[in-house]
Amino acid sequence: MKYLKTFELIEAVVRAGSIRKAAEDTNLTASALNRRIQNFEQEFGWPVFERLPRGMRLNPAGELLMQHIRLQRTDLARVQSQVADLSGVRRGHVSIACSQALLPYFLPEQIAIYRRAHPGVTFTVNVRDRAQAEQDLASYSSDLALVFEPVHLVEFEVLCATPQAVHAVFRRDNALASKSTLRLRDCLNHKLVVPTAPYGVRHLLELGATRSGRPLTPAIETDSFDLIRHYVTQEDAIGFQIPIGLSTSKQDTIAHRPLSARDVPFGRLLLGQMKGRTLPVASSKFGQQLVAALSQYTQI
Amino acid sequence: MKYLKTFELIEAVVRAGSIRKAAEDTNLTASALNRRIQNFEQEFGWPVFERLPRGMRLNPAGELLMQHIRLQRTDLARVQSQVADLSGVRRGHVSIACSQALLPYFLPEQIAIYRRAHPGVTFTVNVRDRAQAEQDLASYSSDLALVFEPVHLVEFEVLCATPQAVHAVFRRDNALASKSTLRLRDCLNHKLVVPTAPYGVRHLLELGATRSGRPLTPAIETDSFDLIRHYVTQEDAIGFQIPIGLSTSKQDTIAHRPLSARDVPFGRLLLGQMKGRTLPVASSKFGQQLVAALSQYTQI
DNA sequence: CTTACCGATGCGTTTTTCGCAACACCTCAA
DNA sequence: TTGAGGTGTTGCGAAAAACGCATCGGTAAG
Repeated sequence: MKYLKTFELIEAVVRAGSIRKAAEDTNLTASALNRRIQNFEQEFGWPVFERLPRGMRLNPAGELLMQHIRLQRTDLARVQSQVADLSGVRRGHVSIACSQALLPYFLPEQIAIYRRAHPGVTFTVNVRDRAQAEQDLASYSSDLALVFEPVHLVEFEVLCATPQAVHAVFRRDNALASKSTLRLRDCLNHKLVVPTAPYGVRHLLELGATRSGRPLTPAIETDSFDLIRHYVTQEDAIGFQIPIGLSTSKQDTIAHRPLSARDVPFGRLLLGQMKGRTLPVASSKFGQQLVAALSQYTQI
Repeated sequence: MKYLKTFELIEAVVRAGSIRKAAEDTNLTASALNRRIQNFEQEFGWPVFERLPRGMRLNPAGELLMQHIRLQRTDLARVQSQVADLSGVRRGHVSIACSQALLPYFLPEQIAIYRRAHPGVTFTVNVRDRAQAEQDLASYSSDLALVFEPVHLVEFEVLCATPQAVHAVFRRDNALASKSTLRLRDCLNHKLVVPTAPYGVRHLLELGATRSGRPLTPAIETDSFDLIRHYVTQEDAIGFQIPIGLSTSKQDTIAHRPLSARDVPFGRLLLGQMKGRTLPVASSKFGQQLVAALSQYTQI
C-alpha cells in the first residue's frame, strides 16, 4: 500500500534508530527519508521524534502515533480479509500467541483442519507466557491468545474458557497407572518434575501442596513442557501437565491421570482476543473453530 | 493530511455519485481523479466502486472500506487530540448528538463552562432523535450522545444515566401551580400539548394514561419542544417535558411541576458513546464534565 | 437519431519526490 | 587538542509521479 508508505518509513526509523540506517533498509537516501519525516511532522502538527546526537528516538507524541499506525494497519488487514471473504476466496493470515501445552497435539490438529478447508490461509504461532501473550494482543502482533489462566489485562476479552485439571504424567509401568484419579499425596513421595514458577500448573500445585501441609520438593524444575514429558520416560519420576498437551493414545509409553479436584483446583484454559477489536475474517473463523473444539474438549 | 488525500477523494466520489462531479468539488480533473481511484483499487486488491452508466456507486467491498476510512480518520483525530493535551495546549473538537431538551439551558451552560477553561476547543451540536443519535455514534460522526431512553443499539456504552420525571408545563397563573407534585388525572382534563410518538416523554405519558384507563387526547402534537414551552403561554394548556429542558427561574411566565411517579414512571437521560471507542481528549474530558453535572442534576 | 452524461485513456506539461554532495553538530579516542 | 566517524539537515539538478487537455466508447433518455 503506497499511501501508507510514510508510516512504513517512520516504523523503519523507529526500528533502525537513525535515519541513515533506516535509509539503507528502505532503499532510500538519508536526505529523502529525512524530508519525508519532516514533512509528516509538519502535517501532523508536532514533532514525532526527538533528535539525539546518536540518532532518532520517538517522543511521547510519537508513541501515541505508533499506536495509531498499528491500529490502522491491522484494521486495513481486517477490511481486506472481510472483502476477500465476501468475494468467496477465504484468504488471510492468523497469528496466535499460545502456551507451550498447545503445541504438541491440539494446535497442529486444529490448524490442519482449518487449512484443509481453507488452504489460502496462513498461520503464525508464537509461544508466549501469559504476560507476553497479553502484550501481543495489545500491540496487535497477535490476533488470538490461548493461555492458561489467570489473565490480568483488562483488555483481554475471553472468547472461551475450558476447565483443565492438572494431570500427573509417568511411565506406563508405574503403579499409579492402575488408578483412574490420583490424590496429591500419592505423588509427593515420588521424584517430581514440575514447571517453573511463572506457569499456571506450578501455581496450582503449590496451592494444593500448601493446603495439604506438605512442601513441594521438585527434583527437576524446567520451563519446557517437552522436557517434562520426555524425562519421565528416562527416570521413574512424575511430571505434571494439563491434558490438552498430552496424548490420548493408550499405546504411548507414558500415562497420565488427573489429580483429584479435592487436592488441586482446576485451572482454566482461556482463548481470548483484544477487547473490542474486530478480527480479520480468517482469525475470527479460526477462533470460532477453536471455541467449538475446546468446548468438546472439556477433559478433566 | 496529505497522505490520506486518496481517502478524501474516495469520499468525494461517494458523495457526488460520479467522478466528474466529484472532480469539480475537489478542484481536480476527471481524468486525474479517475486514475487515483483506479490506482487505489489496484493496490487495495479489489474494485471499490461499481461502474454504472450514470456514475459510480460503492460495492460491498467499498462499504467495508468506508468503515475503515471513518475509523482511521477519527483515530487520527484522537491521537492528535491526545498529543495536544500532553503538550499542554488543550485543543480539539467535541461533537455531540443530543435531544432537543438539552438545547435551551443545559448544553449551552455546560459548553460555556468548558470553553471558559479551554477556549481552544470547538463544538458541534447536532439535534437528533434517539435512533439518529445512535447512528451518529456508529458512523463516528458524533463523539457523544445525550438522549432520553431507551436506547436499542448494543454498541451504545452508557456513561451516565440520570433519572428524569416527566414535568407538566403551564402558565404560572394556572391553579395547578399551587401543588408541588401533580397527578396525571389532574392534567388529563386540560388541553394538552404533547410531543409526537417517537419521543420518550410521549411514550411515558401513554404508559401512564393506559395505566389509568383514560385516553390521552392531545390538542396539539408537535416534534418541537420549543413550541410546547411557548404555546402554553398563549392558551391555558398543559405541556409536558423533562425538567432539564426547563428554566428553574421563579420569575418565568411559565411554571412546571413533576408528575407523580405513581402515575408516570421516570425516564432516564443517557449520556453515551460508541462502545469500546477511545475518545479524543477534549470529548472525553467534556464527557466527564457532563457526568459530574448530570449526577448533580438528579432533579425529579 | 440526437443529445447528454458517464468512465477510460493517450500524451504533453506541471508538480512532487529523490539522489548527490556539502554542511554543521556531537561524541569518542588518540 | 585534534581528527575520525557518527548524526541530522539543506541546496540543487535529475528522475518520477501526478495532473490537465482532448478524445474515445458506451449507455440512457428525449
